[in-house]
Amino acid sequence: MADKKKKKPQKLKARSPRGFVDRSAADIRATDEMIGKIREVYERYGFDPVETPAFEYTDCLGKFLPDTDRPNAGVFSVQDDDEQWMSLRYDLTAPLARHVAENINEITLPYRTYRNGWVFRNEKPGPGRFRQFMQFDADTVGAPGVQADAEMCMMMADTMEALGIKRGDYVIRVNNRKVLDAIMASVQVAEDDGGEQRLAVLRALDKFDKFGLEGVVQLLGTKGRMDESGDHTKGAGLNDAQIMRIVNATGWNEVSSGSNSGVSDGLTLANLEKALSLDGASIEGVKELEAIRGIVRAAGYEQDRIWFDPSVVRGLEYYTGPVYEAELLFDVTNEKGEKVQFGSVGGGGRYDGLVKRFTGQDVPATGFSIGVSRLMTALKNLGKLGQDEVLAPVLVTVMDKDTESLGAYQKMVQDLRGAGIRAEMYQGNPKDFSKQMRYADKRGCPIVIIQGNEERENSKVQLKDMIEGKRQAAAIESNEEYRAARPGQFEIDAADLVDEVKKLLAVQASA
RNA sequence: GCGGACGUAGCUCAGUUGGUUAGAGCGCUGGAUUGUGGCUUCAGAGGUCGGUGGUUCAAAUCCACCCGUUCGUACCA
Repeated sequence: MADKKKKKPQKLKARSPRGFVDRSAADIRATDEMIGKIREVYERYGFDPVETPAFEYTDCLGKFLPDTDRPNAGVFSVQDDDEQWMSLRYDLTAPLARHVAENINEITLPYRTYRNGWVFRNEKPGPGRFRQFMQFDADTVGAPGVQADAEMCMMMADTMEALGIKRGDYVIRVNNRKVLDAIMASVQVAEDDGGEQRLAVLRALDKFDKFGLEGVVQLLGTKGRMDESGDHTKGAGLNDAQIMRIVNATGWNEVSSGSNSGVSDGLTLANLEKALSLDGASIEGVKELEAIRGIVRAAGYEQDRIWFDPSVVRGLEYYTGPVYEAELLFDVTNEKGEKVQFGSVGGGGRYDGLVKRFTGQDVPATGFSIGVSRLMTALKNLGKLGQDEVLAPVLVTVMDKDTESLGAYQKMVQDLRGAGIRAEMYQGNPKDFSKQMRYADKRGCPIVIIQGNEERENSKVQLKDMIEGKRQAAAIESNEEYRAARPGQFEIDAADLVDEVKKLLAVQASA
């Protein structure tokens, strides 16, 4: 190894933490555009914004009390001066419950509210999955009836369409935790194992979309399922009779039944009701779903938009009633052109116990969350975003560097800005003029303004149409000729600058 | 977490059975061009070969572990 290399000072490596990403101008504009459209829908439904901070005391967030061994499992946690544990929020629902409980005396129920913000999860990131991402939530707090859940489903559907996702390209799938509980009661899932079998069954049912009936049956049974890398997932340990009953209740034994099939979801519900009645299980959950179905159908939302599907599970933690999720039905491809299984881009449900933890009194609530970052990835690949790209500014170049000239350039820029035109003066080292042109080219500036002393003496400026210039330049071969030709450039009276720029921008826009 | 693949310049990649000073294209900087993007041409900068340890006379190349990326799976409030 050469001495030269050894002596070289070690440079600090610039890197961002795993799962955290910088956002480009295009991403920020696309996100803003989406947020605006979502907000419009929520406002129209009569929801008001509220904001809570990124940090909460850990015990207020729920189950993730950091134990001393792994204080950061799942959530990012830090200890405050007074040794209290604080965590970055991992969703917007738990903080809302805290906000409502803390202000329960001032808040008029039912409280209809929305908010968007960054949430954080300390887990393995993947493509389209980050450790910091944005959610946009809407909730109705203090609403016990299923009509509130029905409204949430309709609002989700409206939001999808407001974002430019066509009817038929998405579906809101609806289920009820009470239905799942009844199914499990009817097959007598073990209750003395700390809920382990119950959770395993729920997880298995949730996989219907991914692995189909065969995979779910494997996961419900004792053998479990082997994936293509040879990894084995333990089964829930149900016997064949139990599995048969579940399959009967969900209707999955019928050909082309279940999610995304052509069968009527009304039949799915009727089948569920019949099967659960026969087994002597509660049909309260099915009745609720039937009520929701009646409401949304009456409001004109058919099953191409809102669909009842017993394989929807959602979170295992706090949902108590109806649950729903928004799913994209079209193929999404990534940058490499590969198909990506996109699945759910948002979801929610009824959480009647979340506020009660603080207040002791029943405060039933329902709400949903849209994964903005995730949905944006899909929309971007679909070409539904960033189509009206922001036009780069008009560039006023710097020929002369004396204060008087600089003032004159700045005046031009301000005149353009005053007329609502994006404009800037070249702020790099103005020594090399061709560098200014290269800058304008790379930025995509539509027009360049040039005024040297020749023009100034005659109260003129040069206007250069960068788009037309590029077109004309293609025919020129020698550099001398190219420079002499000054393609796309013409002289105007300095007094007409704003009008001429406006005129040229209009011409470019219509081309 | 488990299993597989991958990691060489800013980017895309080449680098033979282990063998001298690790290369190309694009991009970047500067010149040809003291008032014009593109083309052309000349020159230049840029590398802990992901990291650490090992085998060897010799490692980008072989081995082990770690880190990162990625695919599947698990978990997902």
